[in-house]
Amino acid sequence: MGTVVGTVEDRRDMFEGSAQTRITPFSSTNQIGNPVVYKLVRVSGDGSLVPATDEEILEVNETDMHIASDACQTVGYLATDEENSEVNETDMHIASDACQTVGYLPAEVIPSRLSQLESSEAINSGLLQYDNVQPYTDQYNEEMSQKVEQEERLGNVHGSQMPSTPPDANIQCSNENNFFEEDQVHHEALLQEPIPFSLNVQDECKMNESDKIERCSNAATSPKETTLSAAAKKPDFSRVRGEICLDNLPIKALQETFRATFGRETTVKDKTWLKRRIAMGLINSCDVPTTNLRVKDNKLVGNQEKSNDVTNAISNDMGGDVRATKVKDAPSSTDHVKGHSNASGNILGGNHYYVSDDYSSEQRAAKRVRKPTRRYIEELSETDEKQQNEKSMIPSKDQRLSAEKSEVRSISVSSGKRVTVTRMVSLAGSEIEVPYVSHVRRSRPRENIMALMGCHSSCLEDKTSATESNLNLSPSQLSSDVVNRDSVENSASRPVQKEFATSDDNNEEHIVSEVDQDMEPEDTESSGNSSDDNNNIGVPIMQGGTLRRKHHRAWTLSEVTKLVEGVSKYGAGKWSEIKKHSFSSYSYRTSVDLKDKWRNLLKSSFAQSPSHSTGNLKKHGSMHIPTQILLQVRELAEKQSQ
DNA sequence: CTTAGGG
DNA sequence: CCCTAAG
Repeated sequence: MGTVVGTVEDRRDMFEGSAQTRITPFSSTNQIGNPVVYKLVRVSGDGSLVPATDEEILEVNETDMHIASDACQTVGYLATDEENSEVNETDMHIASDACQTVGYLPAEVIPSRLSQLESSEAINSGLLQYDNVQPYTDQYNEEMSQKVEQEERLGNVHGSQMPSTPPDANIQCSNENNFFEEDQVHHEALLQEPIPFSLNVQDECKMNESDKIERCSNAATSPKETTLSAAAKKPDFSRVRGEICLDNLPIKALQETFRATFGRETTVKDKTWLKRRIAMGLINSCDVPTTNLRVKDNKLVGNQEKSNDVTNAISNDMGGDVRATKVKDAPSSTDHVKGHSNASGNILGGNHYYVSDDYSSEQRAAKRVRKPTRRYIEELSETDEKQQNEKSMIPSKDQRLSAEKSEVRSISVSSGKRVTVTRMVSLAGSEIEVPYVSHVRRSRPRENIMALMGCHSSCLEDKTSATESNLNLSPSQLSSDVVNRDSVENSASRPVQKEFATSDDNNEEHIVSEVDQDMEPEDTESSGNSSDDNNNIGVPIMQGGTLRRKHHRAWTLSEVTKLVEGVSKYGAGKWSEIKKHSFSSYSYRTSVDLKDKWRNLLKSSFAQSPSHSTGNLKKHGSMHIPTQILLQVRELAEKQSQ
């Protein structure tokens, strides 16, 4: 999990509640260069701050923090005495724009019994943000003012939350990149981003701390830096002040400021937007190193949706302790960590900025968002994976039966990294290392991969499959099956298969010698009574480096017959049923295969019948399906359709 | 995991 | 056949 680092400011005086967990901004001036870091602590009954336990942190990580604030330096949270809340997922909604002050809802406000709904209502009503916070705001503000002044003297103009963070830190903050990439797009939306809550907060702050404001505005004599510092000093009014101060600046100056702040040029000419950006830039700091992740998230909408909800401060799940923490990206990030990182990134990094983006609303509009294809995701991760060594991303779940797929996936990822993936194959007690690829999909790698792998891999692969087939297939079974089949079915299908097999063998011999021997029996037999779905018939073979064929297993007449039979019995669409009953012996035919075959049968049957029942003579290779069967198929089809 | 469809 | 999206 992320490392939680930071110092805790002594603000115990601010809290009068019972045990609480809160996040304190990291404000040590010693650790320059560190982005804002929060430490999770609990305020115990006596007011002392107790470092959060791992357990608590974990809980926090599972918590959804929602920050609706515009320049949210404020962390709102609820705390109750109920440590062991049944609610694992807590949504924290932070609607305050103001102060580094941590808004909180005293335990008293939320009876432990209070339902989530009620809690959220309470929050929505603003209890959380104001009524409770106010009592100590004055005190706090004074404190802050002093602090700010100190900091100012020290020359720490920048970090509001992180006085210790040098300008550079801000500039390098990854959010920023993301922000700007979409500047144009979001521009308008941002302008229209009136966040009710924030506004309220601002007003509130103004009213309550007018004296402070005055101070600030006074301080903000110099256009740029001063303004910034003012904003930085007081998270509370950062935005307000920022706007006020920046208001006087011409667009050009704003742009310059922007550049100075972010180290990036901007063409935006919108004052408001610029001001916001600048303010944000100064206020927000995050170390979400993975740009791609964020992009991904945006695409995935998931986060945005959340953010959106937050913005509207709609539903708040409050239960027991709410804890939040910022997680720094750990190098070895798993999916989990990744997710959390993102979450924190959103929170602290300013993803909430998108909150009211109209841009994303379009995507959200559709109830069912069109999710990016896996391939797309993979591509993304491949592109950016540079930062992460995640390869353990594949859930254990995938690892077993759907091994094919998971393997494929991992391959693609790893291939992007140019990492050679191998796996151990046990062979007669000893283990041999073979390219990971070899077992992909019915012992067949993807076409492109094959191409990349070249002859060598193919050899290995073949070897592997041969090995497996050896282990799995028993000659006796095969032969018996063959006999059975021959008697039952027409001779037509057989020749075709044999043909393929033979040619394959011949070609293969040039490439690999030992494989053939192993395969030989199977080719001859090729009937699928094998317990495994590795059938050599379908084994891809490289011919001059080109993929000649996919694992293809021609449908025999008997199979077709069984299929038709099965359909008539169980009905089309009950492929799994049919497979279970009629194809129990053909392990290589999956329900999908059946479905596909049926589809083809329908196609051919309807295509053919109108004209002639004569020729099932399709162009070549394809099996000649007896007219009778086709008729049967048609009947069934019609029957089914009704 | 199973289906339905597109490729 | 393969690959995916949806249930």
